[in-house]
Amino acid sequence: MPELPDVEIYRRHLDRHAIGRAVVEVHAPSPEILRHTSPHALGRQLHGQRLEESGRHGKYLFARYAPGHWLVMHFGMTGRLASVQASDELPPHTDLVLALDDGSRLAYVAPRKLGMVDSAEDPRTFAAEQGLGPDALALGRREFEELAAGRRGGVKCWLMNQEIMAGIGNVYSDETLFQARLHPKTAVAALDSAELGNLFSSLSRVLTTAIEAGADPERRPDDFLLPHRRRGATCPRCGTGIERIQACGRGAFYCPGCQDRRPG
DNA sequence: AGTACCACCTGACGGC
DNA sequence: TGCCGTCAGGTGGTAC
Repeated sequence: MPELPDVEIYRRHLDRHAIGRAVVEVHAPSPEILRHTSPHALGRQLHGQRLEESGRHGKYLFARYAPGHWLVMHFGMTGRLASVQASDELPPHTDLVLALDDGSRLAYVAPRKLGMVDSAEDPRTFAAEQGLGPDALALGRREFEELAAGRRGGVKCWLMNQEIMAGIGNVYSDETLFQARLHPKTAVAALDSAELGNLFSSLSRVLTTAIEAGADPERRPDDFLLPHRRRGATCPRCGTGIERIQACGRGAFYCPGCQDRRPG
């Protein structure tokens, strides 16, 4: 689930439940998720430090615990963040726990262990080293159009390419293309300025709507593709059956009735 | 440059 | 009910 809107919700969770609190204990039962560090080293670095500020770039979440020192979290396909009271049990598959000075514990939970925890000097440097493009939510229309210049491939692949813009995954690329009424394999180069503007406003609306709904699957508007993003469902706009194709190596859902633009 | 495929790891779901 | 194959919201490496 963790694409940009989900990670933004985790960031707000961090702000509400952990920022301003000091770390009193670190427990890393799954060392394999730690990149460039060990449970011991991470514990030594974080112990006694106050979490001071949160940040997000694309699908990466950051927490500053000292000047020039940020904890970095990526959630892979199934990771999430949870807060539990000292008296409560940790969720299954908890891979990293920060015990805080108010008695709560912040749990990084990644059942498939496809995520990772890292450290960085600051989010901007990390994003640059990682080769990430600008955050998809921070883009302006002009910059969005510039990112499309000279691109050869399909629009779904383009939206999901983290080096071009960061934060969009399989689900929200499908949603954006549904809102913009574009077939997933439409060539980026075939879009004129007005169509790119329409795609940009669809993207912005999809991301902000998802965040306002708490990235909660239960609270998605019914005119979104998301509640209907499965085999056998029908389009909320025109009633045509939703289809699934392979695009950019992923299963892409779309409505053949109203997403009619083709490659070329 | 762009896309497909596999690997990583575990859980959920549909068919039999 | 139980077993088994298939698929899954991410990234990185390889191959074409």
